[in-house]
Amino acid sequence: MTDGTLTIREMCDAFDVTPRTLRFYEAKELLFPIREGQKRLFTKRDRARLKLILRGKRFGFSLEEIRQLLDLYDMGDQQATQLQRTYEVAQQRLQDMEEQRDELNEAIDDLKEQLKWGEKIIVSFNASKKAAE
Amino acid sequence: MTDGTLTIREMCDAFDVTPRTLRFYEAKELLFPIREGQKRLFTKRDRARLKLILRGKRFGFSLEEIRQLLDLYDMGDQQATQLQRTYEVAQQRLQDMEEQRDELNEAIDDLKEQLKWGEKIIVSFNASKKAAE
DNA sequence: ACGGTGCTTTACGTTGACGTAATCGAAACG
DNA sequence: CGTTTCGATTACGTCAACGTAAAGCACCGT
Repeated sequence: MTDGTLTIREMCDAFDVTPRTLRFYEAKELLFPIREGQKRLFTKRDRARLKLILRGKRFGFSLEEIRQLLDLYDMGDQQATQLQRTYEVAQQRLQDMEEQRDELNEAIDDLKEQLKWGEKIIVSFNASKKAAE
Repeated sequence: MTDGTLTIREMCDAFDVTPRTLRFYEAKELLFPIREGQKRLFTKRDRARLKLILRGKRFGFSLEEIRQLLDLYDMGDQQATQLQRTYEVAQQRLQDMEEQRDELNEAIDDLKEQLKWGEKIIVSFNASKKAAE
């Protein structure tokens, strides 16, 4: 209890995820909870990793990408080359996201254009409908 | 040939989709090619619909949503109420897209922030590496 | 002793939009 | 007349990220 480890439920409550998700992440080698008998105990390290995982998801990384990033992260200061690559991967991802955002913006503008048209049609239609009454 | 219909391959070339996709869309009742014997012949109407389908996809509509929109579109000027609903659906979608864009922007800013950090680490790391040589 | 609760594992189900054979029919070419 | 070449149908496979049973320990209080 006082050893700083959390049960699966405590983790779920703390991070607002389901037990299934945590087991899934363990199966995918994103988390490595220790075992006390049958039960999983999530260490401080697991919490740090989960935090990064959830942040990664918000960034739109896939779990596989996240795993790779975490692995590099773990190798840590061992080799700067790796860190450099991590940086490059993240920057690539940033570029992708910005492209995606730009496309989305185009689509939004496009759709807005369509809506202006639709509006005209509705207005004129309602007008002719009123006239017919 | 001169009747304005296209074979499946001509359609594929014209719109850059696979035969599978066109058959899939037919199965999902998005397209209604006529049959000459066994073969599908895509009419002008099918081309117009496919164009709208692909545009809809760019907007991020699901095929199901697109189908409903096309159906309403087909009912056409029959009832303005429907048109109104189409309009509302599209507007809802627009709102969703803008929210999505905003989230994406947040994530981008966030990631940029992280990258600034990462940069610092790399720089200082390379510095200490250089110093060690 | 027993029901309830929490945890475990194993494994199949889900969703969307197709991809990928496998097998078959018909038409066109040489 | 044989053989590539399209096209058709049917149906199983794929990918991501879990959801959802099903079935079984282990402990807890009563």
